[in-house]
Amino acid sequence: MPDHATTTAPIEDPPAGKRERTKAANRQAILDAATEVFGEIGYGAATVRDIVRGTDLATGTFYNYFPDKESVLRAILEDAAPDARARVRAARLRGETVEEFIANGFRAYYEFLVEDRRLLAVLRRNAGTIRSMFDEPALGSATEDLAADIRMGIAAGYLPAVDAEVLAGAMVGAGFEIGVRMLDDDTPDVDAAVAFVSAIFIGGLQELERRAD
Amino acid sequence: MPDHATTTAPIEDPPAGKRERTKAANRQAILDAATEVFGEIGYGAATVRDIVRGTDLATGTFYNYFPDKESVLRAILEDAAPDARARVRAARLRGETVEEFIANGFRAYYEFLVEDRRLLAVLRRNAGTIRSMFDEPALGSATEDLAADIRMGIAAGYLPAVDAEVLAGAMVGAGFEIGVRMLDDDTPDVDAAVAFVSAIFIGGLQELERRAD
DNA sequence: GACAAACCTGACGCAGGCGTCACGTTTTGT
DNA sequence: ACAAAACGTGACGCCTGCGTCAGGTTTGTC
Repeated sequence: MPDHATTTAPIEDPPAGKRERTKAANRQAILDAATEVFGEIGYGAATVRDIVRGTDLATGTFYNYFPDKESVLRAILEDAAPDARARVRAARLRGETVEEFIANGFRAYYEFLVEDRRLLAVLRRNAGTIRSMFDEPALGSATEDLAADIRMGIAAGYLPAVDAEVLAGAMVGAGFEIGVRMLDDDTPDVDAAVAFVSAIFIGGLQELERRAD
Repeated sequence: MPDHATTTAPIEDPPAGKRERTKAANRQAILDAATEVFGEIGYGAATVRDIVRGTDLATGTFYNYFPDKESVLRAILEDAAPDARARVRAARLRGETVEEFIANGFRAYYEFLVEDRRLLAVLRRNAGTIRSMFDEPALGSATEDLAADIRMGIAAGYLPAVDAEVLAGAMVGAGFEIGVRMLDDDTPDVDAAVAFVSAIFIGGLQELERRAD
């Protein structure tokens, strides 16, 4: 036990009291187990006990962190959403043409999904539940953000005057399905997926514009 | 009680014995109640008792018709699928151009959804569960049928040589989201929805073709 | 009209989830 | 080193769902 100096600063990895670290670890353990369970058997069929069994905690401890399983799902999504939203939104706005706007957005979206497949499993399995729970589509309000950006594009004259909600829905719907298929491969090709879905919507928008005349 | 003839044929609506009629009615009552419950609270959270409570039958009777709730969901989908598949498939093959192929398919799809909104609610709420349960996407194998038709189109030279699975996934994904939004309106405009989604994919395919060079 | 088969019924035993709480243990501040 | 606060633990009472089955009721048959 080398006590080589009386420096008051301990040499621990996380610079915090043990209490705080344990709390963070327990919370994360619950979220991890819940992510697994929700992705595997679905939110509706999952029980608080199923989640607890995926940790080494006791039943009672769960309730020190969350009041019920719904708040766990909320926490999972709220933990992930800000980062995902920011990344996708920033990528879109970085585009200077319609092509870039679309391709950048999908690329950021797919890169995010590749990084967190367990979250994708939750979204894939529970999209309907999440939609009805939050009264909005999965993953925060990805669709609403996209709709807002589309409205901006229309106002600026870059995009034809389509129904932004519907176009956003179509893009998220198609994008998600393509993303799922991409990730079913063991070597996901983000570039190919981006190219494909971008071509669809770039061509689709041109066609809509043509027909608007 | 006019007994105006001794014709052996009874003048009943369904030409069958009472036993058979009751059986059919009970089965249908269970399927109706289950459709309601699955659409409302989701398959995972639903219990056999929730379903039974939606009928005027006793618990035990349920088990005379179905062994468990999974088989009820299967029955709901299997009751609807053949009709839906046939209609969509027939509509598509009736098309003589790519435009018609796409538009006809979506129109048949949307008309079907308009006719049975309760089924749409089930699909919308439980798409993820259904996918993982049948190991295929919702509603029979709508996506696989579409993929097969796309492959035919590619072989015949009408369509560019894209990945049929991925294109089918995108069409179903986008089409479903657009359909959901259309049906959220109280006066669903099938024509508008068909025009929109058709324009997207017709333009998208042209763009894919262009890029294939 | 009467018997048998088919069917419906709901109470039953079992299993498991829910949220709580009294107790023991660990951490913190002094 | 000690006391107090904070937290972890798991058994407990309650409730609800599961699938069954013995008994009652309805339907078909002769």
